[in-house]
Amino acid sequence: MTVSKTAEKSSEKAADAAKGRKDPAEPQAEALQLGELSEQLGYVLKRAQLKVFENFLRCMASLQLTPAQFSVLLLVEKNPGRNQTEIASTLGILRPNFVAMLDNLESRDLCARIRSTNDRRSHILVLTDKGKAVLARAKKLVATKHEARLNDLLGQSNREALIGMLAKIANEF
Amino acid sequence: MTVSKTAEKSSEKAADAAKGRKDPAEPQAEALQLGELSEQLGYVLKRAQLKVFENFLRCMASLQLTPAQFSVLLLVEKNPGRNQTEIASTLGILRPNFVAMLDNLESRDLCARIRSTNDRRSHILVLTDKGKAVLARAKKLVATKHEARLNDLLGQSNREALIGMLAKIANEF
DNA sequence: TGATAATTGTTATGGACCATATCAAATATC
DNA sequence: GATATTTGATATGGTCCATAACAATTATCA
Repeated sequence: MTVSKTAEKSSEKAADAAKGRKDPAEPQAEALQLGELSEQLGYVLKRAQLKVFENFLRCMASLQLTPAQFSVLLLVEKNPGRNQTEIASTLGILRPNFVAMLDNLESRDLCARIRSTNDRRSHILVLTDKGKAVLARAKKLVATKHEARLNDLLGQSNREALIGMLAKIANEF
Repeated sequence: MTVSKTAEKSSEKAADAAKGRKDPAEPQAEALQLGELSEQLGYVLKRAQLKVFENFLRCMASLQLTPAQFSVLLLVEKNPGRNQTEIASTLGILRPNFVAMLDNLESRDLCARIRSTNDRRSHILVLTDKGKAVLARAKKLVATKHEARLNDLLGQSNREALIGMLAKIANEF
């Protein structure tokens, strides 16, 4: 079920083959049969996820935000006053790995760690003014260039159904 | 949008919170608000993918096959006589990374590399008898323990719709 | 034909992400 | 007040992904 992240070099040929074109010049080996693979949940799920992340990164190139960073900013904005452990764990990020991530966001002045006065072990996370501004722009880019693409592709109701089913799988599978 | 692979330690608490239970003993900080995150395609897609792969690995524990390895065996079975480059590229695996993967499968006597007589640079890939037998058992496990779970969760028609939409995203996004 | 370019499998290597163990400081527990 | 737990952090190893480079072989073409 593995799929790499690289844009495949053979994409043009694959596209031609998919559309039934034939290059009369080159003999050109026939395309492989995917067979049952195209019905495998994990396979198609992984391929879709890679494509979506790839598109996300393109849409956010101007803001230099990865999906992971975007999710952190969103969650910190929605939950002010929480510490690193709480934010990390609800995103499924392990605390040790969250440190470098925050170092990055903090060095770019998008968020800040504040020593809690209640519990001086904790670092309360907040968005800086720049962080709020960047997140606002990020939301618009995601909505107009990224999520909108799903509507174009599937239609509004199918899009909602898809998100719902994926959420169900994420929570109950 | 990041989600780690570890089964979260807080899963019991999260489950309790989701069902509205309250532990009267501990004060217990309130659960965080996911907010717009739960509507983000990438976020829900990634979480679903991790859950599905996790379940896949559990189902295949007796055969010790990863999703990637399963996909290779499936594709080699469906496309006999193809070389490493062809198999790897249609799975989106880069040739250098495919070498160790094949070393593994070959050391377990699941598949074999055969020097092509037409082009002595190429290694033709074939399944061994053991490889065919293992793949047959793997298919049954996947069908009964893995894919069947989707039907239980979503129903037959929704399951087909989901696969179709994911394939569309994978191909056209 | 023979020189040059391209392809195949491979190795080496670095980056990104994920997971575990461990630590000091602070807090909780008893 | 002694012990255990929690928080952020560091170190470290594993896996996966990506690029460069190489020898052997084949294709190209002057």
